[in-house]
Amino acid sequence: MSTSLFNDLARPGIDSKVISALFNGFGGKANFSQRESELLSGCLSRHVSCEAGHEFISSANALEHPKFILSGWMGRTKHLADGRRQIIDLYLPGDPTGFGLWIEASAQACYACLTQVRYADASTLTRRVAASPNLYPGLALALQQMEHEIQTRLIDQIMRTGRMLAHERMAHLALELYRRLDRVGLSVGNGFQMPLTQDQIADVLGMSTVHVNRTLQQLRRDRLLRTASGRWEILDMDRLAEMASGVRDTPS
Amino acid sequence: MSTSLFNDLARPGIDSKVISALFNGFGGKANFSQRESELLSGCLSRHVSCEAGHEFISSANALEHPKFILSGWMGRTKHLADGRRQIIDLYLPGDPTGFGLWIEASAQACYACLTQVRYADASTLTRRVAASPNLYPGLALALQQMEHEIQTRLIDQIMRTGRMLAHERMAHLALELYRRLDRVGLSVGNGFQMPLTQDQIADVLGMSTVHVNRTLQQLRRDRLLRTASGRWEILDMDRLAEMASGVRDTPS
DNA sequence: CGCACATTTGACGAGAATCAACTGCAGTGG
DNA sequence: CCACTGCAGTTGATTCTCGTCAAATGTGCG
Repeated sequence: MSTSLFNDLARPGIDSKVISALFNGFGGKANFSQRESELLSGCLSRHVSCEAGHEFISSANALEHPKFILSGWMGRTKHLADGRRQIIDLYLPGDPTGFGLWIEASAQACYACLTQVRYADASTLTRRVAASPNLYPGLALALQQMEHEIQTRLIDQIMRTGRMLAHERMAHLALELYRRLDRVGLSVGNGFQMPLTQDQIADVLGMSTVHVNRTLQQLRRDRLLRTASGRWEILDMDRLAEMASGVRDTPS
Repeated sequence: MSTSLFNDLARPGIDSKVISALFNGFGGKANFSQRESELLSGCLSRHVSCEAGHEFISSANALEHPKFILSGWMGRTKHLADGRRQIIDLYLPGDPTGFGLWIEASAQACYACLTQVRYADASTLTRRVAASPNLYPGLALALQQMEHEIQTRLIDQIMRTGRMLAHERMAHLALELYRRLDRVGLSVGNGFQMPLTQDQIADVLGMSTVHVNRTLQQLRRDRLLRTASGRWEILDMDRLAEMASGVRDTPS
């Protein structure tokens, strides 16, 4: 990793952590050469802002516009005919988004800004790496690892919505978010900033807003989670993990 | 496509359709060169049988053994601590399986034979294509398209388990299976052979066996589906598609 | 036949959705 | 300053979908 490169890019505060994480292989195990760091650096040098609620519609057969998220949260969403919404997958600061090269003709999903978002466009990076992967082996590897991680997250999401109870889903999600944010240095003690509304959480977990609220209350009563002023704090990592693994407790 | 090559491989009956479909790009849009057809042909020349119930456990960090399914159905499964099971994704004849190159250290999922299965090992094909994608552009493309199709299926699965009602899930699954089997020539009229037990369907859709049974009865009563002797027949494609899209009908 | 297995049925209860109202809070403007 | 607005969160009452348990029926097979 070439420290000098991202020092120019890092802004005071949270950004530097995110940018540093990106230079270290998007949370994977890849190492980048000088050439690769330069390509990445050029890509990250221009930031774009986007307000909460904005949606990037994926047109049929179009090449997606891949991005690196620098701050804020995004989500891939899909709707049913009567308006029910499901958030397929969440994208946090430091995550690459929209890197899937082939978009199916069928109505897929769209990317929505769940909060205000700042991102860097990665179209040229994608194109260069795809054109000559031999020149950018580290980036090519990191992108592949990233694709695999997304698949892992989708599988977890299927477990949550398919077979887990409400409080198990919530515990599982809390742990996933904590681990992902911790990896890019955005955890605060045993907690993290949680910008999502209960409505949005409901759309992630496939349940109603009211039930999200009641489930959170239960986790608070059981002293597993503290949720206050846009911040979640995990009070008992072990018991939360046990809950998320699907052990059916004897009711308290 | 070089017809002469797979004629040697095709066995009487259903197999020839599946093998022909594989030579035509795994249901994607890729075209294979002579060299690629030969590699594929070599890969498909040896068939392995595997009884129902057998599971391929994916060991941590191990390279999966990719396969082409020639007959029978497989599924990727994941379990919770107390035994609840979710079938993440189904693999039908003509589908490539286990092609994900990097398996995470964390307990992922395992591949289970849901029926008796015959398959062809694709390890060498995978290795060669990964080593020199320039020699096998068509295969490389087909594999990438295949990865993308799997992601699309996972997204559909999240929609089903996350936001759809029981009868909508069933309708949606029936249509997916019909389309996939039809693509490889395994549809029979408006129907197809359905080897899964109601238990297995329940684990796919994230519901209980009893409820699967009752939901199927409802679809039969509504003259949308006929299910008899291991065969499903779609009686009204349009209404089933409408149901699967999430339109809430006025109750009959 | 008898066995194993899949499907079907009924009764009951648990988990979650729905609807509607109410609270709390920050911002806004009179 | 305070009323007014908008939005997220909270609560209660009710309904509904679906799971659980247990038993019965059906089906293929050695």
